[in-house]
Amino acid sequence: MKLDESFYQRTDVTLVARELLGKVLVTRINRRITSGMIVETEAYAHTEKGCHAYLNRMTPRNEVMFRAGGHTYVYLCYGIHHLFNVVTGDEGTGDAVLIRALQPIDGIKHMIERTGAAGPKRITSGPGKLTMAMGIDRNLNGKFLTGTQVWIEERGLAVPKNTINAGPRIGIDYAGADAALPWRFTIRENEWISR
DNA sequence: TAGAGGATTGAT
DNA sequence: TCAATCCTCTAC
Repeated sequence: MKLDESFYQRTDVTLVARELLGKVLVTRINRRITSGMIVETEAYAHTEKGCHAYLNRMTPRNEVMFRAGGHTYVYLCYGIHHLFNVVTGDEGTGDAVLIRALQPIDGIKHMIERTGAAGPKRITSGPGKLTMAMGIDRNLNGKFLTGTQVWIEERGLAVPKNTINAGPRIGIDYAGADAALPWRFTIRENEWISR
């Protein structure tokens, strides 16, 4: 069953990031369904330097971060990789959760075809890789997660609290002290998380 | 309008 | 450790 807007529109972005673990991200693109369980996330709040919306800075790129929770925020990183985020909080907030890794479930055949990988192993174990496998690009930027192209489901996959690890986020050294915030969440010992 | 740099990845 | 690769933002 699809998560509705009330799940995303809570004020604590780190809580949403934690609770997204074990949920299932689904895309339906050109009639092809692919899905995977979320096993790694990172929280980004407008109050800290790692976030594109720090100091409420709004640009054409991050404009959708300020929309109501439940929108998607997809952007191109390093000119090569699309990164997929879920906007959280009320309209005007500027918080989001980066989806960093999935455990493939449905449409693995399509994922292999899209990525040119030899097999499913580590095919979605990183933020740039999972978007390629799921067929996500900037055409999906600004979509709402209750729509028909991309959404997140609750499938009753249990993730006990004591199996969740929290640590510093990846690749944001420029954020100074905020880079040390333990806002990266992973399912412990899951083989599908990023390096 | 030019220049610098990035929420990554895979090969060396 | 380093290059690929191009869009975005800032400064002039």
